Amino acid sequence: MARAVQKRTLETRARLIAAAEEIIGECGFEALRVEEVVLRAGTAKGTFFAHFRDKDVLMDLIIGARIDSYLDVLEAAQVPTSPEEMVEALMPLCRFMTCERYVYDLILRYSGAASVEEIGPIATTFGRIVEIFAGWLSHQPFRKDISADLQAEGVHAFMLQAMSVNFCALHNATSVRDRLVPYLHAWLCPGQA
Amino acid sequence: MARAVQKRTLETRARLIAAAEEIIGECGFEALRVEEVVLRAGTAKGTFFAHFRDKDVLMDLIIGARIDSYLDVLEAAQVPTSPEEMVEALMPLCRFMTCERYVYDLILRYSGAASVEEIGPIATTFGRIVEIFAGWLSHQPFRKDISADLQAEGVHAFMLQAMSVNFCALHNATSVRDRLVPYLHAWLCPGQA
DNA sequence: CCTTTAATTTGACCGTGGTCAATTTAATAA
DNA sequence: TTATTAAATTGACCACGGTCAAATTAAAGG
Repeated sequence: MARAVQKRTLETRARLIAAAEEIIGECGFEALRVEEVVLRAGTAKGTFFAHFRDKDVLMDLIIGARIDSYLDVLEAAQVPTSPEEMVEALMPLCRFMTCERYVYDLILRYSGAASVEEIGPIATTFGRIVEIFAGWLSHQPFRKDISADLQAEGVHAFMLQAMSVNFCALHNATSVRDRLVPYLHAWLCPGQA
Repeated sequence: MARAVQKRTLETRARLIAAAEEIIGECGFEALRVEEVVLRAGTAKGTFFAHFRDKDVLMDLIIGARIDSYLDVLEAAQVPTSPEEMVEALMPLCRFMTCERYVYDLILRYSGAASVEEIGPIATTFGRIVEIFAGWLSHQPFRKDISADLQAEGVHAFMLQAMSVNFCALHNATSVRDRLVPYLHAWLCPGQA
């Protein structure tokens, strides 16, 4: 029969996560090294991989948690009533997602679940984002010809597009905000100049 | 004064690329190892990195060239006159881009130029894709309220969205084609059920 | 308390991308 | 032809993520 999870296990895991958060706070996400994490956590390298399949899984966890906290704020705030307000509400999340090239790439890579059994934290937040959008749009439908869900998926697609283009040196003179507003206008309010 | 490029250099470079193409043909993109490339090309490992900054730059080159050949076909073909035809025309390119998770991730990562000076092959193809779309849409504008360029950027965003979702185990029951058609209908023909 | 067994931890080791001082090769100058 | 110098090549070496058989620890049974 399977034994209960030991308290020691939870403590080790917590120490590893705390060490990682500490490093990220000091040096950013990209600079995180597994060696440094286990050094600060006071464990062997193998222990890290006994707790997390690979380094990216830990990143998925930490970044997913941060995105979730942004979504908590979005859910608690007032429902936006215009594309401009939507973009304004989304800016903090977009800023975090694009804070490092490494972070954005990892988010994109983990936004789809690798398999049905294991949907990671980031992939879960993507589902949540679209739900939040759909909630907004079902209360205040901009368009009547397509469902709130489809509208929400489109908002999501344009949000990613605006962030992606932001990383392109050719086009990053325009901010994510200024790029996203016309997209959402054209998507949510077609025909209204 | 700078000397001309030696013939030897070009030959070495060609041998490296040919070896890489050979490996990709046999085992796919993800399985490519630099060790194996230099082994087949008959050079030392350092030579590889004297020709390509890193492994991804070579991948950028090879994948960019393949995308370009798909775009050549698109440009030679007839201009599509409906969202369905657009999607149909785009399917070969989408299939290639999503042939391996590794390939799709690399494409996303390289779709924005790292700096103004060095716009890689993949980033260049992304500009070309949007130009082709804009060409289509300026001859046959589906919507009059927004520019062909904006319409083109939207088509691009939805194409990426449809491919990304395809990798998510939760949603990949629907094909890229079936996912993209409603997106483009809603984007290009708003108000027409 | 001791024995057994499952869970956890360990660290030497590996695979692979990438670096760089030293060497070789080829072009130019004398 | 020979000396000089810039370009190209080499391979030992490093960094870092990840593996795994062996050792350790903690819980359950007698």
